[in-house]
Amino acid sequence: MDSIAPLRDIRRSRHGEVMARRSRDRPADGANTRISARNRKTILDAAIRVFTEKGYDGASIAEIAALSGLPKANVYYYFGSKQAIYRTLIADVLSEWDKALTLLREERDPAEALADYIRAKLDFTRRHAAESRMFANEAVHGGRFMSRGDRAHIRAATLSRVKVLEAWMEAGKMDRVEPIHLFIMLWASTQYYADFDILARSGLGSGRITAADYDRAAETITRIILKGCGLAG
Amino acid sequence: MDSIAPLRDIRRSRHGEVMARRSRDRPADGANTRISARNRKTILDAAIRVFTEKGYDGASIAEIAALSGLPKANVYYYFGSKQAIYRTLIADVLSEWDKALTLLREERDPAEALADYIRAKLDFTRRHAAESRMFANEAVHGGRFMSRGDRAHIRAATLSRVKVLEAWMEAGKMDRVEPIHLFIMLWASTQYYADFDILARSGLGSGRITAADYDRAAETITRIILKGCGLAG
DNA sequence: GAAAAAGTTGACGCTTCGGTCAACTTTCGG
DNA sequence: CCGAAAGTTGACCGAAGCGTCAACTTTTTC
Repeated sequence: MDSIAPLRDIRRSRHGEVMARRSRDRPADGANTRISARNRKTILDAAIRVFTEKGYDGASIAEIAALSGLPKANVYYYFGSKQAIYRTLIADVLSEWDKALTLLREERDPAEALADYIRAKLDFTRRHAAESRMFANEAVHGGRFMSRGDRAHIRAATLSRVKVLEAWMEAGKMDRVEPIHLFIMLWASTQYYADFDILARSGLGSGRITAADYDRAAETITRIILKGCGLAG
Repeated sequence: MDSIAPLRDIRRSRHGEVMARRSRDRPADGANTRISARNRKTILDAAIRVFTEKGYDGASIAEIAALSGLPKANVYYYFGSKQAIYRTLIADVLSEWDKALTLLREERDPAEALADYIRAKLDFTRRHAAESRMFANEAVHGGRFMSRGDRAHIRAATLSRVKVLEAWMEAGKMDRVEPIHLFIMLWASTQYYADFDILARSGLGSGRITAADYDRAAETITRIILKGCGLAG
């Protein structure tokens, strides 16, 4: 009866944001109802838009709730915290990270494989610009909300593909270049259009980056990379 | 006497942040004292660190004040608002944007000029990683705090250098590629190391990106770009 | 068809935020 | 050395942030 406020093992950041918590009335467990699935999706769809536009710190749960048409408390019923929503989204994007990488297989022709990879990355960037930007934002901030596992995953995926490039070089199929720096060129060049939209637009002069712009980008990048790696013709 | 709170022509965003204001007791005008200069610099130095790490929304004036060893009210004495500090910083970075671009002059040898440009951009990126990331963050968020003039500036600088590339192509000194997409490849590739530090590191495997890593990056990027544009040998 | 589980919601608590202010001390020009 | 300008600072404000909760309704389960 009005004695002492209950102490729990929680850490707080600014805004009193809970960093770690144990759920009390168990949402999000075996909850696989239709309602649950629908509302979760509604919330995540709204969240990705808000996080993309405002970034993690700039986004507010109230805005996400408003955009998804649900009361704020309901959002918290499905996701225990702001971080939980964000992490879910980041994990989703991350799972796409290496999907395109699977196009690079040793038995394939290097020129074809690389051209496909560039094409696939640019396609993903164009069709999922919001996710791409959200991930870019996370990366710019040093991957604050990426788990150790996430990092290990990225690393493993990268290394396995570095091996493919090395095999191609070993076989004399392409010039010897540092594989990781080549990858960085590819990642950077393909993501730029979504992540730094305003900067790209300021050069393209267009109000929006069109599908035709992406086509020209793919063509230019592919040509320079292939020729630059001794894969022309 | 305690009548009505004074109404002024201000607009507020979240957190009651002032979007436009008129200074009351005129700081920051002809204030060119030594004290003023020193404190301004102290604040900006602290601010860039906080903004880089946390982004605009994540940064708080209290933290900037703490880091610069000044009381919060003193920070507001020199800079009327959070935006004022941020904009000052962005303007500084922007003024560096085209400095490197001046290396690309029509009368120079294309291969040499491009190699120098790549080198210069990477050097700036390495030595001013914080600024680079802060600017990247601003760009990812759509350039919320970039003025129309800032945009026009970027655009003009870009277009003038596009013309240089076109002249080189016209003269048959290099392959015909879309100049703007080539620029984007260069910007993206050189900035990646600072902006997406964790991602780059996950591939490089190092705990920190070293000067040697930058050297190898410069070498790889230069080789691929030059050869890819028909500038080899 | 009733008990249990899942979902809904408005009001609330506490913290931090950007920004203000008034009283004070230091610096500086003449 | 004096008066004005510049600089300093603790206390404070209202707004907004994240997260909580208890009471309620709906859906599912058996």
